[in-house]
Amino acid sequence: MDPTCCISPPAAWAADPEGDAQLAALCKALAHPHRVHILRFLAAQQSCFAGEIADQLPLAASTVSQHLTHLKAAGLVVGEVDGPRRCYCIDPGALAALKRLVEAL
Amino acid sequence: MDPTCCISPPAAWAADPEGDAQLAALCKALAHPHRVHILRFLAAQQSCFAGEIADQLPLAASTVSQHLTHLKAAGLVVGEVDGPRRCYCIDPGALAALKRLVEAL
DNA sequence: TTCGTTATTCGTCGAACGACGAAATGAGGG
DNA sequence: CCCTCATTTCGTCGTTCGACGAATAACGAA
Repeated sequence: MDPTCCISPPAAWAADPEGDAQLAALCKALAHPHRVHILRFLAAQQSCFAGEIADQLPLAASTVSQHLTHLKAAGLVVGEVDGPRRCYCIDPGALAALKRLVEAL
Repeated sequence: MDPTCCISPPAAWAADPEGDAQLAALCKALAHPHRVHILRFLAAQQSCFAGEIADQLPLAASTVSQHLTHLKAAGLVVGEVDGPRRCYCIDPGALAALKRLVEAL
């Protein structure tokens, strides 16, 4: 009996290593619950001092800073200096790119 | 000057550790370019013997098997035995859950 | 200038990842 | 029954992750 999943003919298929890497990089940035928490917190609160983010999580401030570094490296969040504080917010373009890539799966 | 991203008042916000973990687990499964490649290949070709997948990638068969194990653990892919081979395919429900969670960001 | 507040960077640790080859498993065919 | 093919499991190696505390900037106020 044919396995139910093995029905279709071999479709023409183009590999896209670049797109794979792009989506993988974005997903990697969200591959940790604390970073998902941070992103969703930033989505709810446009205001976003690093300290407020750290208060949301049972983590040392340095650890939160590292998570923010990952999210920044992926382009999902951007930070700007505001006096002695750093203010973080979501980069809507990167988030839209993520949504587009996931939707295209 | 106020940073452009720090405008809104503190909105009421409910943390969702469970949702965070769920999305993080799905993203972790896609946090590697080879696994994204595999998922997109499976999306194009419903038919999906492990050997065909391995042929797509410059990796040892054992390494591909491990990646498939990750994808299976996340629920994104299911496999069934077909004689001496294994036939893999996407779990549409898990993929839809991923899309829903990402869209909700 | 000096001090207090705020965040990041550095150094370290154990755990997990990603890769490989070798060995084990399992279903069919002679 | 044994043999072969397809795949997984095991053991190993080096790298990266996630966490912490301590040390280091950067800025505003006194």
